[in-house]
Amino acid sequence: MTVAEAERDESAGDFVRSIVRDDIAAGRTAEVVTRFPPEPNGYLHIGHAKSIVLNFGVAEEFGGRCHLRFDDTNPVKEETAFIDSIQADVRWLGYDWAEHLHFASDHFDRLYEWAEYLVRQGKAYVDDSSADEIRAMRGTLTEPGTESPFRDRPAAENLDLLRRMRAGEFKEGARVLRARIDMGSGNINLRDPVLYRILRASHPRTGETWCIYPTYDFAHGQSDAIEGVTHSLCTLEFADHRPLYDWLIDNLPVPARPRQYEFARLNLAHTVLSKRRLIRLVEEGHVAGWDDPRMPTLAGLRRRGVPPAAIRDFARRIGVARADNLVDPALLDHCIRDALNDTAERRLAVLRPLKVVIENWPEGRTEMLPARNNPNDPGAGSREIPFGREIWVERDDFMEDPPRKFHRLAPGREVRLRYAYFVTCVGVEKDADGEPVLLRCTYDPETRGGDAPDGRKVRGTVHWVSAAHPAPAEVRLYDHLFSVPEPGANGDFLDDLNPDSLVVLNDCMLEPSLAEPGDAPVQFERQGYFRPDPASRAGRPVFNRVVALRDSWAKIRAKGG
RNA sequence: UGGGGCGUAGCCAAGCGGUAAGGCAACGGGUUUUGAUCCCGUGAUCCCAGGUUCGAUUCCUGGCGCCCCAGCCA
Repeated sequence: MTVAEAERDESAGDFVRSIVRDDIAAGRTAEVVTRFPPEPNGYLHIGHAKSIVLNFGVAEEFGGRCHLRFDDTNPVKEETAFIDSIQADVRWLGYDWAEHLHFASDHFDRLYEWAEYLVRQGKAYVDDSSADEIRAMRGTLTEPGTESPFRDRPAAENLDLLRRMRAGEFKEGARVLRARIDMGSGNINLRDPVLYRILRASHPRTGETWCIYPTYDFAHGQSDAIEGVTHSLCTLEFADHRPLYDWLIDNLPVPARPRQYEFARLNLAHTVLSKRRLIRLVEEGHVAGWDDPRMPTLAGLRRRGVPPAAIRDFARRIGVARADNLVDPALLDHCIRDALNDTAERRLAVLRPLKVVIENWPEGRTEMLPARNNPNDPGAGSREIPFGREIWVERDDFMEDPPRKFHRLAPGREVRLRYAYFVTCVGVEKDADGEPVLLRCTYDPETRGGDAPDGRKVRGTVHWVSAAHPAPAEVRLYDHLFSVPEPGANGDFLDDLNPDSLVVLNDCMLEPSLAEPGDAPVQFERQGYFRPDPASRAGRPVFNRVVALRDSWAKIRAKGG
């Protein structure tokens, strides 16, 4: 964590932190212990990042610890591959759980003992009803449920049945263990919730050891208690489960008294974060995979080139509260630019090339011109880039008949070529469609490096690449995956896919230093931050646009300026 | 005539009875060999209506609106 990040944390004052602070002040908590509890059945996304940053952040700020605990209670959905990818993602985000890697399945023995305990106390019973029958007896949101005919089974019979469930005597779905709470409760979670079910599935960690598995409700709070978690932070949809969480803690001989607190999950405009929808995007081929740079997954963000520090910063800036929210992705973009502005080296790259011939430049002559790697950071040093008679400039930097506020190339206008010379456009050649294909310019030899000795100013500076030193590349430009803020608000979310979320440019020209790029994101001056994609091949780099630079000219143009 | 949660500027979000922080966005302006960065400036009476109080975004009452819950998912 950087100093700036630490300072921000120092002043952070969300409701979770104020609860923790109060608990410490009142002596209720000696050491703060939190946990990030993913189910290993999918990839982590930026919504999980909010939870990770919160849990690890709170622990760090208060000198406690944060566990990584997998809630692996449903072997039919969970896979080892996700256990690995999730750990990699959390590490990449910048967090370390030290020796506290836990699994709910580590606690299966103890959980089972506690199930028997509840049975002996008359607080749980084995129900022979089918799933359909249980559903029917649960009642509705407005009507109370009805008690199961098996609800008053003697404890001894329940115990025998539970043991036989565990021993594998019954087929899947034949019986369940239920808590004996209150079928008339307005809170459906208290209408005798299922604690254990029979699942004939091989578990990624325990293999064939078990054929009964605890539900989330029975596993989560008890795992918290076993691990000494003090503050169990989860999202709002679990608020209804808190009475059950507390009931179990109250009725079991657990070694500690964890407390659950809920906060609002992150919603990001112009994207989707639900597991179900993300799966559809991947499986139906709307994106190239879980790590498609347009995906809000950590894998996707990583591949796009988003620095983990930017995600941490974003997670802190959105805050933690209990109100539903829909965060503007412009905030994430800002955090990314903010992180990259300080660190990314600058380079010149032409995305949509337009050839320029400098008519008064001698044929065959090449000059090496110094260029700063980061004008905002003198320590970043400089490099030399070749300049010659033929160069490429950006197609958008030329207009034959420009509006007054256009500060770039146009017939008769003089501009500065970044780090090179002033040039004046003296002619245009166009193709049959009237599209410019070549600009004829003259340069002023007195302006080497970009300053005129006579003090004259030019309004615009444009980037360029020497045509005699080509480093061709493919560049992929990304935009929001969905064209509307709330995909699916009016029908199928797939109807809202943005058809222009990916634009592939095949004829880009990079300055020679980019022919074999490193791994770090760089800024293509005046355009944005870009990072090499794993699809790069020798002699043919592929760059992903991480985020575009702010573009006030685009705004002026959009307003008809 | 179920239970739970939430409503402060376009978007997040502080505020905990004393007269509305901050960030993003937007819009002005300055600096600038990136129309970038950086720097300055501009916006709310707090869902509504009553009430308590010298004073309410903060307390009370009543409305209105939005979200979550009827998996042997998490």
